[in-house]
Amino acid sequence: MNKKLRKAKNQLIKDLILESAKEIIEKDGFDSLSIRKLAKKVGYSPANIYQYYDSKSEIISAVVQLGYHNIIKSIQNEKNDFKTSEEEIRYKFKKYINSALENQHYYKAVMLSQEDDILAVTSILNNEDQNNSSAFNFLENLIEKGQNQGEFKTGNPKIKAKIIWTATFGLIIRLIIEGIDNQEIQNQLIENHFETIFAGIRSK
Amino acid sequence: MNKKLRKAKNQLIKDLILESAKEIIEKDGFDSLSIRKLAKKVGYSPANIYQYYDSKSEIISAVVQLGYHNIIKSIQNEKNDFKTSEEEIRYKFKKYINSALENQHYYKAVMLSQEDDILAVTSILNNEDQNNSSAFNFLENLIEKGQNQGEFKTGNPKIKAKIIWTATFGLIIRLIIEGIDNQEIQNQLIENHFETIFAGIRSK
Amino acid sequence: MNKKLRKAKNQLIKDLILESAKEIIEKDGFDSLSIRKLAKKVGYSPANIYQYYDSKSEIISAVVQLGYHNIIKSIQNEKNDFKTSEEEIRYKFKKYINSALENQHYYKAVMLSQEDDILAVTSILNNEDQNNSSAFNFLENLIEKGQNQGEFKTGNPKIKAKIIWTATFGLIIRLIIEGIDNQEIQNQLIENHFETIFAGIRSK
Amino acid sequence: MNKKLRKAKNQLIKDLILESAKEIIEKDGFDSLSIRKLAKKVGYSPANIYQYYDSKSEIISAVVQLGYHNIIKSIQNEKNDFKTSEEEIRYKFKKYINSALENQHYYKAVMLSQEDDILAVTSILNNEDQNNSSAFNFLENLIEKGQNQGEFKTGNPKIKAKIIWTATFGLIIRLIIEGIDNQEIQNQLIENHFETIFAGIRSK
DNA sequence: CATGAATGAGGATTCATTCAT
DNA sequence: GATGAATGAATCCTCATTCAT
Repeated sequence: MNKKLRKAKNQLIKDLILESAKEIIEKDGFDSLSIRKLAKKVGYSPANIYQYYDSKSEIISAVVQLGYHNIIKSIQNEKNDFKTSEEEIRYKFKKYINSALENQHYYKAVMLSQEDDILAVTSILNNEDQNNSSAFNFLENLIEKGQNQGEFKTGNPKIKAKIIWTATFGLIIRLIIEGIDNQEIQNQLIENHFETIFAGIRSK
Repeated sequence: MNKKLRKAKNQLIKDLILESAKEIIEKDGFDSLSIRKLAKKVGYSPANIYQYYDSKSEIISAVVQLGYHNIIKSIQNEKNDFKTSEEEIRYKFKKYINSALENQHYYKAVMLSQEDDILAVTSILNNEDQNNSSAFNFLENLIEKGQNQGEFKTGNPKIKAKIIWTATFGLIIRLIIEGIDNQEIQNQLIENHFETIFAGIRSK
Repeated sequence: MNKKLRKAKNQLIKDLILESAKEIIEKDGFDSLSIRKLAKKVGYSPANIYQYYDSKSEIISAVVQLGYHNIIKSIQNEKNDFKTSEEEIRYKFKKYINSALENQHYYKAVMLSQEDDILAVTSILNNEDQNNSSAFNFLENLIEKGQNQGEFKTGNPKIKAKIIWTATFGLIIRLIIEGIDNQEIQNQLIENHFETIFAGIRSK
Repeated sequence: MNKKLRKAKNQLIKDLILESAKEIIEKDGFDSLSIRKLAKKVGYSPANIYQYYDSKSEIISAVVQLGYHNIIKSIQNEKNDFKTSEEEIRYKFKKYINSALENQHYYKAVMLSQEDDILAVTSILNNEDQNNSSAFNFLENLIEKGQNQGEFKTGNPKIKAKIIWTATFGLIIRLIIEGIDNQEIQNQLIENHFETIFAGIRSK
């Protein structure tokens, strides 16, 4: 019993560390995360951080995974009835965009990081990395489905998925960087974005 | 007279510092730029750099500002005969993409900067900022021209330009971040990117 | 009874710790011995090591003391029939050298230690200390025997033994320090070493 | 002129750092040398040490080279008239031994170090490293000379030199470790050491 | 103008050790 | 007995910056 309690407390602290790391990243960017700063925020000595995580990169990995999954959830966890693939894609992407905009700094930090650990999760274009990424697969599958049902033009669905992802990523990043927080303007851009894309994909 | 000469020499050295900074950034990435390294490349002592710039961040600002113009030039300086607007847009964008990929770190730094001075130049979505940006205007104008000639569908050309810009920006950034340097793969992606976009814009 | 059992178990663990320490030292060198690593090898927590030894230095002392006996055994335990003293000396020393080379780090640590406890056992030159050291006495006795049988020149056997010991010690330490692990080269050096020494001692 | 002065002062500080490093090594051994400790002793900040030396290993190299050469000088700088090679070898080695004993801790630290930089200078057995080491060559040359003049037995002079070096090294180290500082006893051992060796080398 | 010298702060880790549980 | 948690000190090294010369 005691053991369980200790383990729970341990997990609590691990979470606290992660949360603190996330806050630092959101505030000052990924590069500014240091063990010292992190320890200070948590209220521990730097050395004690290593009681909970083996290395800085392990912390980074964890914080990325945690955060990225939060964003990805917006796509995964939905189970709705959609009449068309386009409808489903639009719906899920809009949720994704909103989720990304709600965690602006974080999204930026994660999606622009070039560290291997992170790229393994965020990669859009690299074929090797995509295996795990259900975020990517969901789109590819929907495109394929749309093609089979005559909704979309034929053509390599993997590549089409990549094009849509990079385009949408570009839109999100610019919304963040340029500080576009007016919802109306955001929506107008998002609508036009998808309208253009789907106009180029629909079968007729 | 002497004063003028002195000023000119001063400016020369300032430019030299900037150019060296740019080279370091392009070679080893943005984070690797240090005053020491910069001074070594310039051939001065680290201390002397401060004779010309007050701080590291001032140098960064300057180098980023300088950088944008270099990249934009790839679009501006061309004056060719094109049969269609699409052809011209594709041609110029491809030059732009190549230029961006050749200056990866640099492009990333410039286009992702959130400093006001730089955003004034790099902004895609903000209406107020776009005045200066001929990079943006060229596209808007070509879309308008294409619409007038029946080549493109009707619709707000400003917004269409924004959509194309953000999408293309997204593709470039991901090519850079994920380190896709295989030319064949690059071309395949770029082709599909424009094919999708133009399929969604063409009148038929 | 219970007390005895407890004590026995305690001693068992103390021995286990020592043995593990020895293995670490032998594998990765003396400097690499850390309480953490030791604890991991033993299967205990670092903190628990302190239940059995007060400090790291106490462990080191113990491990070194233990070590000497292991090495000395290579000379003591042999009981063969030799035709000449030279043959016996050569034979036993070669065993000793091999044993030393097999426990390189260990041998180095023991033989180079300047702690009194250890010097009491390892001393070659100090007359007072030699009483215990059968390792030393065996050589002195054999030299004396060789002299009596006309095999060796006359001369103070104690001093001759010292000379042979220091010379052989020097060879071993340099073999270890310079990392000479090629057996052929080792043998060539060892052969020449003894040939030179015995040429200087033989009666003819 | 000013430049010269500055350079001189710079050299002074470099020397001061080296001297301090040497003192630390002599007092607490090689492993205990740290930049922090060194800086504290010199009276500078740790960072400023790097103004004068690029890395810790550079300091170690320098301090070793400085110290080793001091010891080696005892062999090199002498130019005497000797009747026999044996006489010359004995004479120079005795000077060497005295010099080593005068810098006990230092000699021990240097000669027992296993760092590559240091081994490159102190190696006795490794053929590759010996090139620079005139300390080694002097002996080999004298043995060869003695052989040519019929003074010594024939046989590979390189190997004979190695044997003499390791044996003498062994004697010195044990004199240091066992703290034999009685000059009479030292001399007795040294005399017997060389007597044994040369008896094994002389032609008759 | 230019530079060497100097520093304080910070980077990630590792360590031996203590202590409450 | 045994352990997880915690820490202070230490490791080498890099950095932007200041200042006297």
